[in-house]
Order: sequence, then structure tokens, then C-alpha cells
Amino acid sequence: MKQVPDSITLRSERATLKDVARLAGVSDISVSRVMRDAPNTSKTLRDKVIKAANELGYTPNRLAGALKTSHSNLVAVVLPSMSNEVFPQVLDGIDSVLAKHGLCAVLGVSQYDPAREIEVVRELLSWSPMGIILTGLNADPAIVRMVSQQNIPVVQIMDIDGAAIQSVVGVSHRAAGAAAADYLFEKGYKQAGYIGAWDERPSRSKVRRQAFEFQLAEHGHPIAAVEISKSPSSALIGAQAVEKLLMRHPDVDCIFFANDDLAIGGLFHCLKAEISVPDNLAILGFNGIDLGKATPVRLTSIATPRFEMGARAAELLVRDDNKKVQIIDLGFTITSGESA
Amino acid sequence: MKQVPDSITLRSERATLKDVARLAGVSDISVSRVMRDAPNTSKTLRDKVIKAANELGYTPNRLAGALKTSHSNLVAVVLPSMSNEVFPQVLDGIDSVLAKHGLCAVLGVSQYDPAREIEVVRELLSWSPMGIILTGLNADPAIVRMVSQQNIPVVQIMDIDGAAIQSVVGVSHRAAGAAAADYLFEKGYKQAGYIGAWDERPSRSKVRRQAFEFQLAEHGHPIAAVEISKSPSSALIGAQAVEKLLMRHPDVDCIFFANDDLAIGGLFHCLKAEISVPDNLAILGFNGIDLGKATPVRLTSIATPRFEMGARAAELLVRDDNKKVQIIDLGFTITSGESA
DNA sequence: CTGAAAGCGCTAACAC
DNA sequence: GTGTTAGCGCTTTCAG
Repeated sequence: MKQVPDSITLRSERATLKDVARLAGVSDISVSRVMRDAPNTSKTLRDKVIKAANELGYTPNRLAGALKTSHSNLVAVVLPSMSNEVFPQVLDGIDSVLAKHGLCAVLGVSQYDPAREIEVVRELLSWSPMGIILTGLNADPAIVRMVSQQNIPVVQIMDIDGAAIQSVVGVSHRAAGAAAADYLFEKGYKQAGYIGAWDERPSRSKVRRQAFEFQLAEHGHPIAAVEISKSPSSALIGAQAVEKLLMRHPDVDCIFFANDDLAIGGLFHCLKAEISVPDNLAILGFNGIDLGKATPVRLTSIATPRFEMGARAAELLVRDDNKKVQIIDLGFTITSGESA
Repeated sequence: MKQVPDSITLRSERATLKDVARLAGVSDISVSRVMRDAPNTSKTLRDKVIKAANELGYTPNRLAGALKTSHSNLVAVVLPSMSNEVFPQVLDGIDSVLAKHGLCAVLGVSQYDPAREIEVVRELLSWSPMGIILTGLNADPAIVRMVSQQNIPVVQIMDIDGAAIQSVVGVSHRAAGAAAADYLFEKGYKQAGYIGAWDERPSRSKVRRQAFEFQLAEHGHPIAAVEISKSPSSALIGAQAVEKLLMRHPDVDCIFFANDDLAIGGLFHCLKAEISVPDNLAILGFNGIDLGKATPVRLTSIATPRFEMGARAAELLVRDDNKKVQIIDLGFTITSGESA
């Protein structure tokens, strides 16, 4: 089959460093040096190279560069879910810092599936990222092994209660659960309920609930009712759960929710059913999302610094030069709403 | 400086294909074939290779593979923002499809900054992604040039009103704006207001507003009030904007919002200020987020298929084999709430 | 300050 | 079915 000669077709293939070198009349390596802002390049050389590069619309091929140097500007980010607002905000924080440093996030979403998480990590590591961010501390041994072999910085986020691979940026969910119990106790509530969702797949929510229950018992008022939905969290599920819980336990005077989505749904249910909040029923959320500041009855919640968590994790990756392992507890704050 | 001999230290460097080949007693290429499920490999060979690979914890180096073949399993995804719930949901849809095909998203967030978007695209393209997903149709010429040079499938999402680079998956924001006007007109409202935010940085919102205004005028009831906040969208801003707008234009009987965050904030304001919705003021949102289904007064909104938009875009990238350019209008639906 | 040579780890194209 | 050869595009030596 006769082909149209390449020299005549104008369809420009991606220019390589060699092309730039030829056009600029210098050697390959000089182009490489200029493109990387390496030292030892004269102004005249730089000008020639940059002119040629622009003319060709040259984009360095990071594949080749990274292969040679065996480090890339990619950062592997493994998150369990994208469907509530928590992890996008964490990712936003991560990206905000990576962007400043010319780094790039490669994303893996495990959907809370441990087997899938292993595959995702394997996949991401095959790109020789310069670092990896994992969610949670309960990483599978296979994951621990893989990331350790790569000799790159590892930061685990969200949680600080447990054994870390290297560095950690998170909050104590055990402490948060206990704090919820303390808060409600101090406010004088005696019949606490708890509402969760998605069968507690996010294991951190389970830890919070258990700490909550434990601390309630310590105060002498053990938990009165627990309602865990099978569905993923949403306001609608929260509303339904409150209705269900109150039906079975009308004496409950306060509810701690696994997250604000559920809590806001619960709040909406009360508004509609004319249950006075917090007088008839107090509502305490978890996460401290912005929306809670705008509800007719402002939501009281345990606020976690999600954006900052991502940002700090990314910062740890970036300047891991000297200082090694760090455990950073970002803490939580109880936001003063009107619902509890 | 004397170094500890490598042969004595146990710190395992990352195993290469060669290492596996040596251990398995076969040639490099055989390992390569097995790892890629390439044809022409006997069962015995496969067993030997897989055993050796597992023993060494071998992970293929995609950098090298992609360099050689000049196509990777990376997909570049460029989004303008991560801070509301729209784009995370789109990303969720994208990832859900990519994951099925062993592909991996490399993320770039432009923060609605055109200059930054160019840099982000350049950065992402330098990784030779197998395809790229861009947000919106108003791509900078520099971006058009760069992606065109790469000879990879390009899918632009969110919008369909305009000139595409290749394929498009989105909705017509012009039509959505007009539909909002029609809907409110048919319901009998005569004094429409509009509330937007963030100086209309998401240009699609501006298109909606303009179409809304145009269509209102067509119906003989030109827009009565417009309030565009400088702050990013949030429920709080929506509440404040409604208050401000009503102060200046007490006669307004319905408001179309740039998005549901603002609309829900507006709704909350009305609940608090005891403005009856929709009797005293009708509220129409945009996006159709889940939360609107749980509010005490359910939100009427123009729902867009965000997850599906991402998913369909990813699907176009994956099986772009034969069929070339496609323009997919996913359409919108007016969700029947109680607020308008 | 600039260039020449070598090779990162993998895989297409061809032998056998 | 399996192995050999060559080279993807870049950057790290090491010379000049």
C-alpha cells in the first residue's frame, strides 16, 4: 500500500527533545538542561532552545524522564469514596498543595473495597509516584509491603488511632466519639441515640460509635438506641432513621449522627414533624460541613479539618527531605450550633 | 566513604522484569508476555513466571512500558474546581468507568483560572495519557493545539452549546435557562429574580442566566432583579442574597438560582424569616442535588446527570476505536419539588 | 559552559 | 512457543 510521504503531510507528530535540538542547532543534552532549568546553561543557549521549543510546541515526555531518573512528579492518592463531600474536600486540599509544587495527583478510588484497594495501590505504584497518600490506618499487609518496597514517603490520612506505615495526618475518632458523649452529657441529655449508615463501612465511624457508647456508659447513662442503615449516607436516610428510631424509642432526647448528611436529614425531619430542636430532641453531627451553618436551626457538629488534612498530608510528602515520620493530630472542634 | 555492600543488605530494591526472568529461568520477553496476558505463552511458562514474580513482589514499571509503546493507561481529567459537589460527582462517574477498564485518572484542577488550565493540560499531556477529559467548550487555543497534537481522544464535558474539539457530553445550559423561565411563567409567576455567585466564574451559569432573562422577556415579563454575589456559592451566601434581593425588590415572586447550594440557602432563609415557599416566594434551583429531596419544603430544581456525564465521557474515551466524534446531549429534567 | 556515550525497563518486530 | 535485537526519549556520568 502506497503511503503519502511523511515529509509532505503536515500532520505534526509530537516533537521530541531531539527535534528541538536539531532546530536550535545544539545538542540534545543542552535542550534537556534548559528545559529542566539545570545549571550550566548560557543565556544565548537558553534563548535558542526556548525559541525552538516554542516553535515546535514541544512538551517534554515525562515518561522518558521519569524512567531515567526513577522519580516522577506524580503523587498517588487513594481514597475510599467520592460520593460524599468529605473526600473531595480532602482531595481539594491535597491538590492545592501539589499544584504549588508542580506535582500531579493520580487518583485511585477503592469504593471501600479492600481487595480493590490493593489493586489500586499496585496500579498507582506502577507509575513510580514520588509519594503516596492512603486513607486510614488499617492498610492491608499486601499494601504495606508494596509501598514499603518503593522507598517513597507514605502518608496516611483521616485517622490517628493505630499503627502507621510512616507519617499520619488525621484526627482521633476515638476521642471524637468520647467528646460527643461528654458534650451531650454536660448539656444534660440522658437518653442518647446514635444513627449511622452504610453498615458502618467507613470503619472510622464505627470507632466513633463505640467510643461514644463507652463514654456514655462511663457517665452512667448507657446508650438508649442505635440505628444503622444499610444505605449510604444521605439526608433522606438520616430523616428516615430518625423517624424509625423515635418510633421505637420515643424517650430518646438526643442523637449523635455518623455524619452531617445524616444529621441534617434528621434535622429536616424534626422541622417537618414539628419536633422542637433541641428542646425535644438534640442533634449532634459529625464533620462540620458548611451547610450546617445555614440551616434554620444551625447544626451543632464535631468539625474536622478536611481540606487542611489533605493539604498537610501533601506538604509532608513534598518536604520529607530531612524529617522522617510524623504523626499529626489535627484535632476536631465542636461547632456551636443551635441543634444541641 | 565506605559503603555497606549491597549484596549483604536485605533492603530489596524494586524488582525488574529482568530479575523475574532470571529467577524463573526464562527470557525477559517471556516475562513481559505473561505479565501482559499476551498470546503465545504456554501454561508451564506462565506458572514459572507468575511464581517468580510473586516471590519478588514484582510490579511492572509502567513508565518503561508506556515509553516504549507510547500509550499509557492514564486518562487526564481537567476540572475547574473541587469545592462544590458537582465536579466530585462527575469525577466519581469518570472513575467508575475507568476503573472497569484498568485505567487511571490523573487529575488537574484549574480553579477556574484559564492560565492555570493551560499549565495543567501541558503537565498532564506530558504523561502521554491515552485520552483527556476537559471541562467546558471554551478551551483556550493553546489547549486546543496541545491536545490536537497528541492525537488522542478528547472529550469535553458539562456543556454542549459551542464548538467542540472532538466529542462532547453535556447539557445545554442555554436550554436550561430558557426552561427555567418557561416553567416559572407557566406556574404564573410574573416577577422573577435571579441569584448567582462567584461573579459567575463558571461561565455556564452566565449562559443560563442570559437565556433565562431572554426567555422571560419573550414571555413579556422581563427579569425584575438580579443578585450576583462575589463569594463562591454556598447556602449561607444564598440566604444572604435572598435577603438582599427582597429588600430591594419586595415584589419578586420567584427566584431562579445558579445552583442548588444557593437555592437551599435561600429556602432556609425563607423558613427562618417565615416567608412561605412557594406561596410568597417560589424557589427554583439548578443541579438537582439529593439534599433537595430531604428539605422540609422539597426543592424544585433543574436536575443534571452529573455522575452519568462523567461516566459517558469516560466511555467515549475507552471505546473510541471506530466511531469518531460524538455530541451527546444528556438533557436535564425539572424535578418536581414543592418550592416552585 | 557544552557535548558524546550509555542505559533506565520495557516491548515491537522479527528470528528460530 | 520462545528468544534475540534494537530502541522508545530522556538524563546521568564523564570528557572536553
